[in-house]
Amino acid sequence: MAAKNLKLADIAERVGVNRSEVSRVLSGVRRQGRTVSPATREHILEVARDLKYYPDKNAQSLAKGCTNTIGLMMSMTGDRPLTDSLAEHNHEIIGALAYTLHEYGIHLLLAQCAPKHSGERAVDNMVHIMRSQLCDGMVLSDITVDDERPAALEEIGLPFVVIGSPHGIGLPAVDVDNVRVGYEGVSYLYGLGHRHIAVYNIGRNLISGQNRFHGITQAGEELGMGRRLEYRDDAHSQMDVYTAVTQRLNEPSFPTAIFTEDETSAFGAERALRDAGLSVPKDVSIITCMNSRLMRLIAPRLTTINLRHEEVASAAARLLAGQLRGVQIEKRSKLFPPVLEPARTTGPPRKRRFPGR
Amino acid sequence: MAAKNLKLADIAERVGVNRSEVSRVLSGVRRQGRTVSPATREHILEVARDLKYYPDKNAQSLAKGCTNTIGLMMSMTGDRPLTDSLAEHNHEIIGALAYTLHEYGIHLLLAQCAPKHSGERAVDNMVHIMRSQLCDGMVLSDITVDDERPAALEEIGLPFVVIGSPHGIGLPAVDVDNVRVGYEGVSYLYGLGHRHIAVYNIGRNLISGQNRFHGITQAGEELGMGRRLEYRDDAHSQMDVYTAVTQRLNEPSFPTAIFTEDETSAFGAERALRDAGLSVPKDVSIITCMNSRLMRLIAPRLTTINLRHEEVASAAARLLAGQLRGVQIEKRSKLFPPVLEPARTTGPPRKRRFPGR
DNA sequence: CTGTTAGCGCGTTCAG
DNA sequence: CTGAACGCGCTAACAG
Repeated sequence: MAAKNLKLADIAERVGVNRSEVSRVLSGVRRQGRTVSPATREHILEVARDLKYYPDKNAQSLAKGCTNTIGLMMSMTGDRPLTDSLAEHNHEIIGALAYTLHEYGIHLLLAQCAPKHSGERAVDNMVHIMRSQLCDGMVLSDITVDDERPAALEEIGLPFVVIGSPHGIGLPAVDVDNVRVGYEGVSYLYGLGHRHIAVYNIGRNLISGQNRFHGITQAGEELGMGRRLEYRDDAHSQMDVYTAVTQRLNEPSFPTAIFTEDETSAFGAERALRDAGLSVPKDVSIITCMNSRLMRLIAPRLTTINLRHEEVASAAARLLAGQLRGVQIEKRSKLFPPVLEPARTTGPPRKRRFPGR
Repeated sequence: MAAKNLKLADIAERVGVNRSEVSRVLSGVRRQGRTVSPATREHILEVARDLKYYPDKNAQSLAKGCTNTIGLMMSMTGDRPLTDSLAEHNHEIIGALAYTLHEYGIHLLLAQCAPKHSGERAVDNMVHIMRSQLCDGMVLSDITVDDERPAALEEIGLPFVVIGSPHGIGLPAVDVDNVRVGYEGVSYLYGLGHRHIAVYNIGRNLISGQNRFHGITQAGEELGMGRRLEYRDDAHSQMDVYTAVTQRLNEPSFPTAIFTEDETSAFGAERALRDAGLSVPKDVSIITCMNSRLMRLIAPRLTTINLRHEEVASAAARLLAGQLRGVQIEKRSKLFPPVLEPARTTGPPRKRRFPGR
């Protein structure tokens, strides 16, 4: 079994040249002047192909000082970032990253830095990974307001790109424009005629949450909504939102529209409304951010704001890959405008207040 | 910037000992007899901690011959395995794998082997990855009936575990028992009183699909359902199933229950029924396999068969990690019984045939 | 155009 | 218990 992998020397011996010659042919960046004679070149390539030679990546990495791998580091807050249903968007990011990096021949490593034992700090694990030459660059997602990772990466000098709007000058970041997400969500509803809106936003500990908050409040101010724009960012699960909406229903003058952070929340809200005998969008409109592509398949009727996760992740991959390849990137950051996709959970508000209550 | 990483020699010099001594203390497996004096040991540990030394993983891998990384290799058939909505379960697998491997201090590498250019073969890319010393072991998912990967891995001698029921003797495999999935889906409906069932299964090119097929037909035979058990495995997307069910509705004697491969298909079927004026489960019952945990959040009313993706992936990780750590594993394979979770899309069949048609 | 030589940073013998 | 020396497989600088 375990057929011994052959090495550079083996094929060099076979061809009758020196190892360096083989190395030059197989992995050498063609420098100016430095060439190998076509004859031996062909011979080497042929033998390498025949013998099915595969260079040892570890040896290459050690010698070259780079690993041809980039790491994805997700949230450090949840202890199960990938199995946490709140982080569903990470799956889209992983998929698009892997796919795009593959085009560059770069591998994707999932960097887990959650503490294993109590007393262990996530930051330490993170620095450990970054210092261990495991990857040439990092993609950071789920960036929080007080995130320590960018600073650590800059100190170490490891290239990185943040998925999440830039919160410092010059940080390479790619994301959907979350300020616009917030702004457009509110103003779309306003445009439909809604003058009383409830927003259930993601936490402002996240950069994205903070940006959406800015967009939301900005829209509220420009449109003069005042206290008729109700804002919360403490309800995130389906259940939380269900409860929050149900409670709100017991208070007077319920808003005519709801703006949620993701599909799950939207369903929580819709269910609370339905359980209270209200219908969507006749009594209350619902708009939500699109967190999961999968959701669109089963809920095509939801009016959503497309967060373009895949495009964002692809762009992040390209940015980082370009940087590693030495391509000078002009724009270190890129913001995608969100795309509002109207469907059947939004409509004009009811003329009269709904009965009872 | 880019603080130069320190190496073994640096801290050896600082302490005033030889590099080997440091190596022994920091990464040495404590052999019998071979010890380092407690004094220098402490000193070394202290200095290493103070200076924040992190060993170079590439050098370690090269010297030791193992990388402390395992690779996940998904389907080779789709060119975008991770962004393909049909492969949603892969996300659950990734999450659970990353989490469980992290407990062992093992990293997860996403191995992409889809061909980049036409003329490139996925198998070649796969062998390339396996031969390049990128990882110590592999997890294979989306195993097809004629999959070439297990054989290739065995030839190379790389440890691996298959997520998917074993299709050869002795292949290390972990999965939900798909035969039982098929069997229980049908017999549960039968138990409710259904004597005419339509099944929309995953393709039989997949091992899992083949196994489910066996379970389905076995149940059909045991229960004497004959041609009243209608089987198809050519409709997989929501649209496909919608179309298939709609067409079937135009033919006489529609089944009283439907058994689908995943939630998306279930929604396709439900929609077709609703569009035809039928209701679930009054007119037709629906049971589906649970492919995505996320779905349960928004569709708690669906009667599902829990495929236990996370447990399966965790077990796969443990199996492989144990093997790499040299622990002798008794059971190379493990099958989880599926868990049927009744909800509100199943019920007894209607007494009379539904009107019209 | 090609061979020689010296690392890359660490693990692991083997003497002492 | 410790130091010296070699090897992991490959790249790169320097001669020729």
